[in-house]
Amino acid sequence: MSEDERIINRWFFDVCVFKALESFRNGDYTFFAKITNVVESMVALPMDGRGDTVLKLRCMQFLSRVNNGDKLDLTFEEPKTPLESALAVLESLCRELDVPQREQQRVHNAIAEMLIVVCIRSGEFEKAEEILHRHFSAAADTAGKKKLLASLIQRRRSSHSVLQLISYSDFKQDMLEFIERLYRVPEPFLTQMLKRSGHLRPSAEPTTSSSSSSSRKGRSSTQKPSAAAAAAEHHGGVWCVSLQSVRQVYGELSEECGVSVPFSRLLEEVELEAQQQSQEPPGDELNLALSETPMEPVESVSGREPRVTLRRYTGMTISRLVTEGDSQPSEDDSQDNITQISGCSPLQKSPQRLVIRSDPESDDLEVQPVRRKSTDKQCDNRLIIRSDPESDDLEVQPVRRKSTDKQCVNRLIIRSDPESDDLEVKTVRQSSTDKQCDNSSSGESRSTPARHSVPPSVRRSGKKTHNSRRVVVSSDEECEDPPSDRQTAGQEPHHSSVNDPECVLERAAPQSSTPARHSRATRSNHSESEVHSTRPQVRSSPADSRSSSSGKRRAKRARWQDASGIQEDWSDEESLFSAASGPSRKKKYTKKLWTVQESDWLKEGVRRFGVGRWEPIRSAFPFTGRTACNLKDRWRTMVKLKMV
DNA sequence: GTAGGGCTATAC
DNA sequence: GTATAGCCCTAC
Repeated sequence: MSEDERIINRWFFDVCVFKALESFRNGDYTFFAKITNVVESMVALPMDGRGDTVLKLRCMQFLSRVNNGDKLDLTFEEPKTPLESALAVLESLCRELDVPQREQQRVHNAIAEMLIVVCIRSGEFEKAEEILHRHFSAAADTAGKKKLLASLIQRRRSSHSVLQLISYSDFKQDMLEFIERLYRVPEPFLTQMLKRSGHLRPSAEPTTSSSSSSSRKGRSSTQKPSAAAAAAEHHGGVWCVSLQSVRQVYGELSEECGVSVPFSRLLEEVELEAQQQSQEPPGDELNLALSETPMEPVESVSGREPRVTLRRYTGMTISRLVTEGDSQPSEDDSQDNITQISGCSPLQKSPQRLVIRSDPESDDLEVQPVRRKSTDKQCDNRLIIRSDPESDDLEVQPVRRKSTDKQCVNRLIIRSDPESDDLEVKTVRQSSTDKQCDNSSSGESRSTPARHSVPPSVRRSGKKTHNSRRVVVSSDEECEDPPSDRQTAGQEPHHSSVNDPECVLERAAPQSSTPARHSRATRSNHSESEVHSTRPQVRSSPADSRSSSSGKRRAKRARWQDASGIQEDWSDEESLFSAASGPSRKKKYTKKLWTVQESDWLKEGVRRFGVGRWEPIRSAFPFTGRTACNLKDRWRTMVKLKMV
């Protein structure tokens, strides 16, 4: 595997995490959701090892759940609500970090309280009561609050002056402060590099995440560099830096940051790859991309992929991958030569690549982690570093694109403007139609069985009717497309979302760091479907569909036990029955289906550590609720299914 | 911590 | 009833 690739991936990863936290801090939750998608999509990429990578992911998981915690119909981990998932992640954080017991309890109570409030506001009184009893501390300082909430629940009052005083935004910021007290994410290398170059200047004309890239010329540079830069980044502003400056500062910082690869080497490889590309037929690359896509059932299960394909991906060697999507002209890349560094795990459902492209006429560079599916509806997630042909600038663009009549493009651009030599950081979202993204397409589900969904792909749980789920794309940019795609477990999904680098549906249901959203309006009429984002997928939720009250109670109990991590004291007949059953083998358990992303992590982990090294693998990836034994079992299943 | 067999829950 | 993914238990 290319060392350069790992390093570059980590750079982008660090930048994205940093920007995500910054956007959360600034209250730009839409941008946070977008960049969270990008971060999640990068997890499967080979990355230069840094001890805090998993920790950063854990923080992102926590905040992502908190960010969506007021949406009861979203789930990150079936059947938990986002805040229940947040409680689970909180436990993981507390295990991994030395969190004072008192702080743990405070945050736990804050989450539980907010969950109760959200339930009450939504009229979910039963759930609110359950949470109140199970999670709300009986400490003296919260006794009054508990009594009040209990009263509201009892009287079925979803509105009260006290409830209005509770701000979810404040809660989000409180949770962010908690995270930042635990772990202060250091300024990323790329940002340092830009600052040290002396060219990091903020734009005075912040653009919104949905603004067009055409605004690049309209920005001004009157703001103060530091503060303005933060604002600009946050709102999609723009930074600019010249390639020469980056080279200079790269040299300065590479040693300090432990980067052994000279800048010139990157450029040399780009040129070399560009030359090789011109000598190799693009068809080979396309074949590679398709053949290694387990989303295609026949190919994924057959194990007949050309060996060269596996070797190229597993070895993470530099290769030029020219796919349909790449060959399709776009405003960004239609005229560029493209050099791509393969960055996806061999068995990833859809190609994920890091692309470095160079324009012979402009000395441009683009680096694109790209996840793409080769269907007529494509979703791309890209991080691009490019030098503009006309300006010799650098751009960093997380881009999600769907090359259909409904295109969605999200970009984070760091560029240097040829005319101003400024630094720009901006997010751009483009849609060829009014609809930002089409997440559902029934036709695709069959043609592309397993697709990577994106982190923010959301699953909306049908907790009331339990009959159907519509998978929508992103938490903040949900597409309200009709639930045309219906899926049952075992069927392939098909979804794409604006934010999702990729939409993957896995037959097994999954748990996602990004929520899955099910449309309440339609769920009663459709079969369950699920998208998989960085952890998305399709799954049926057995517990939800059960109608017996005892079954529901069992499911609920399991849910709360999962959320709290503790054994609940059940006082009803259920608990008595369970107690009578004896301490032997647990009779009931909740099956937690594996997401595409989790499977990808597992594959990547086995590739890195080898089969049997389940504990190191578990530690190396942000698995939640998975034991080493679970990983072992899952691997056994995957081998059985010839998925590996 | 890991491997392997058996059990359970679920879909069909 | 059968098949099977995922979980549990036990031995090492």
